[in-house]
This record gives sequence, C-alpha cells and structure tokens, in this order.
Amino acid sequence: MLTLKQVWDEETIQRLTEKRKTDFSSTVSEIRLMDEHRKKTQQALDSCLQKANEISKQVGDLFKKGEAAAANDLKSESSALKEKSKGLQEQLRSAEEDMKSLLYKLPNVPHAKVVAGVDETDNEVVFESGGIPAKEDGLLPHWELAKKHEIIDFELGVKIAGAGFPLYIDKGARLQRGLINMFLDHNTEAGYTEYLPPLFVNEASGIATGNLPDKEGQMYHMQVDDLYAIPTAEVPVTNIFRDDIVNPDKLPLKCTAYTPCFRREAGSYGAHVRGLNRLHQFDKVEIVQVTHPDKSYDTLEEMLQHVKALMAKLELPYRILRLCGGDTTFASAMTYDFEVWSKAQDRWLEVSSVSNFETFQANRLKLRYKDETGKTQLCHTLNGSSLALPRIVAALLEHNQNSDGTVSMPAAVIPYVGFDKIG
RNA sequence: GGAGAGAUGGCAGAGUGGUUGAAUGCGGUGGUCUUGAAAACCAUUGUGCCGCGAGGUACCGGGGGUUCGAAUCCCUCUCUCUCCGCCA
Repeated sequence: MLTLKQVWDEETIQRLTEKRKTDFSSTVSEIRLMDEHRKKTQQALDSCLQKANEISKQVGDLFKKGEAAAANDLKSESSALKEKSKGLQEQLRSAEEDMKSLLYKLPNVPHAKVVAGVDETDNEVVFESGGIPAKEDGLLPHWELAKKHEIIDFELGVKIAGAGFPLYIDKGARLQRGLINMFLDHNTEAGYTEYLPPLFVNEASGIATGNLPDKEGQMYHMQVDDLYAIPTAEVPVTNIFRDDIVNPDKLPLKCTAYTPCFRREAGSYGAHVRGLNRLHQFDKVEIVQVTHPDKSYDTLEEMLQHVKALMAKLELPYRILRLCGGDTTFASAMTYDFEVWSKAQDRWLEVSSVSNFETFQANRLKLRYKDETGKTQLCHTLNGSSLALPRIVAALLEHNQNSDGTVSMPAAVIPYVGFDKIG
C-alpha cells in the first residue's frame, strides 16, 4: 500500500500514471479528500476529548472537597461531550476504513527506469544467456518424457487429488529433492538464513502481504480453522517481520525458504497449462530481503546476479526481462523475470520473478527501522524465486534429452540427485 | 475433546475505579570513573495520529458496555499456558 505522503506527492502520482499507462486520478483525489476530512475529524475529536478529560479531573477534585452539587453540574456537561465524541469517533473510524480500501486500489509506483507500457509486449529483454537453440526434430515435451521414464504421473495425481497435483516417482521425486537442496545451498552460501515456515497462515498474515482480502479466490482456504494454504513462501516469511521495528545495524535481513506452494489458479485451462506448466501444488525456493531504503536497488541487482549464478549452474538457455510499468506486479516498483527456454514447447517459461517493493509491502506490514535521528522509517522489501521447480524440471528434461531417449543431468545437479541420467 | 489459569512496555513482573503511559528488575542507549574493560553510579529508554511548535490525543490481547472518570468493574471474542484424554 502506498503511503499518504506518496499519494499527496504530485510527481509520484504522475509517474504512477505514466508508467502504468492508467488513470488513477479519481481514486487519488478521493483519497486526498478523505485524508483532509480525516484530519479535521481527528482534530475535533481530540479537542472534544481534551475537554472531557479536564472535566473529569475537576469532578474528582470537587467530590474530594465534598462539593457534590457543583460536581453534578459538570457531570451533565461531560455527558454531552461524550455523546459528541462518540459520533466523531464513528466518523473517524469510517473515514479511516474508507481511506484504507481506497489505498488498497492503488498499485505501487514503478521506478523511473521502468519503461512505460501496458502488457508483456512492452517488456525489455535485458539479458540473454546465449540465444534460442535451433529447432530439432523428434523432441518430446516434458510430459511425454515424464511418462516414458515413469518419473511424473499426472493421472495418478488426478486420482489422488485432482488435476494440477502431480505425483513424482523415483528419479522424478529425487530430482525434486535434489534441486531443492541445491537451490537452498546456493542461497545459504550467499548469506541467506534458511527458514522452514508454516504452510498455512492466518487471516492477519494474508492481509499483511496483500493476498487478502482482494485475491481471496487464489488461495486455498480451510474454513473450519480459518487458515489459508500459502501461495508462496513469501507470505509466511515476510510476515516474520510484521509490526517490527528492526535495528538498522541488522539490515539487510536475508531469508530463504523452501515450501510447497498452493494456488487455486481458478479459470486457467488449456494447452498452456499442460504438464508442469501450471500447477495447484508446486515446490519453490524463495529469497527475501529487508533493506535500508538507500540500498534496495543495489540489493535488487545483487539478487539478480545471485539468481543468474544459479541459472548458470543449470546450463539452461534463459533470458531476463525487465517488466514494463503495466506488467509490473501490483506491489512491485521494479520486477525482473527470468525465463527458460522450453525446447519442445518452443516457448519461454517464467521460472523466477525478482522484485523490489520499496515501501509498498513494508507500509502494510508496518516493518520499520529507526534512522540516525531516532525517527521510525519504513524499510524496503524485496523478494524473488530461486527458483520455482516445475518449469525448471520441464526445461531440464526437454533440453537434456538425448537421441536414444535418455535424459542427462547437468554436472552441478548430479551430486544432488545421485544419478547422471534418466532412462 | 474435558477441566482450570492467564493475556500489562524489548523481556520479566507490580498494579483491582481518579496526574498510571503505567512501580520495580533485567536488557538497550548516553555519561562519570578507568590505561582499557568489568563493576559501580547518574541519566535516558514504547507506538500511532493531529499540530510549524508548545502541546494534544489514543493505545495495558480484540470488540462492546457501566461510570463524570477504567489497565482496574461487566459482557463477548480470540489467543496462550497447565492438567487429563487422544496422537506423529
């Protein structure tokens, strides 16, 4: 959520409008109006309460002195004030609520470097690891390779749970486990602290990360206990720092966590969701950083390099996009997407998204630090996948298939999975 | 699932209607002392909102009520702990 200061700042709103190519002016002016109303109400309420407090003291004194008659006169005055304050309090509460729901409507302001744009066609390719490999005949898509080698069974997954819940078997299962370990090691070696968080979160956590109340339909909800299955480790990990005022000497905070991720993906069907392309349950290793505002773009760059190094170990063709304003996710100020090339599907697959949220998340989380002058300031938060498993596995299988039908493992993966070949 | 206890500042822990934003201890920060450190001593040490500021106001798990006045009394919700049962 944007801060009120940002909403009042003309330049900021201009950039928001320009970069996302969307007109937010009506929401902005509503918020500003509501903010002024809120301030006035607050002032009226405070002075009303101040009077009431003074009278209460006087009444106490009068009773002590035994002047009951005078005290009773003041009592009625106080009652009137109380009535008035009740109304004001109600006004203030509803003004604050209205303002909040209006604020929730505004997405983050893209960074100045982000290009203005509407959708993915405006995204910039900022890095390519070596170009798209030439087309070959007879390549099998990963779901056929998975079937052939009996390493992922989608039908059995349907039997047990439903579509989008694959069953990994034997080397397929070991590949998952090995990759998770490899990714986590890569992160902890770079100084990230490993967490194993709860896979279900309460409502407060969902609200703090912005998954609730709006995107409710995207998460699995356990009604009996009112818990939500996490769509990403970002939710529990970020909530570690909810309502925190951290010591600035401790920044940056670097966290990594492996979790399964659960997504309802309501309304997405068709050829593009085949195989491992889009699932209801998948595994992902996440990295999260909390930084000083001055450092967050250096950190974003560092995270980019970090994920690049991991991609290099996997030896897959990939590229990095810097998303344009309109394609940058709601909470993000700058996002880089990593995409691997799917050789058999002949298309790019997103495997990581690295974002700087600046204060957008921290504001809702109330994640702050104390600056040199002792004032509390919002931290910046960043996160990224390093990496999401399914599409990596898809690309890995397709990219490394040999003419005899077997699939080789990249050198860096072999010690983690304990085999060099499938089939 | 049954029975009971509790929820107060970074932590521990007082406070049962009137300068209590809250004793005390620990921790943190600054200082004195010291070659340095420790110890000791002194001071300081929550957050939000409104206000240029002085200052005001709110917050003792959440919500509601009683009262001129509530951390303190009442109702309600949530959570935590202990014992029993069940169980990886």
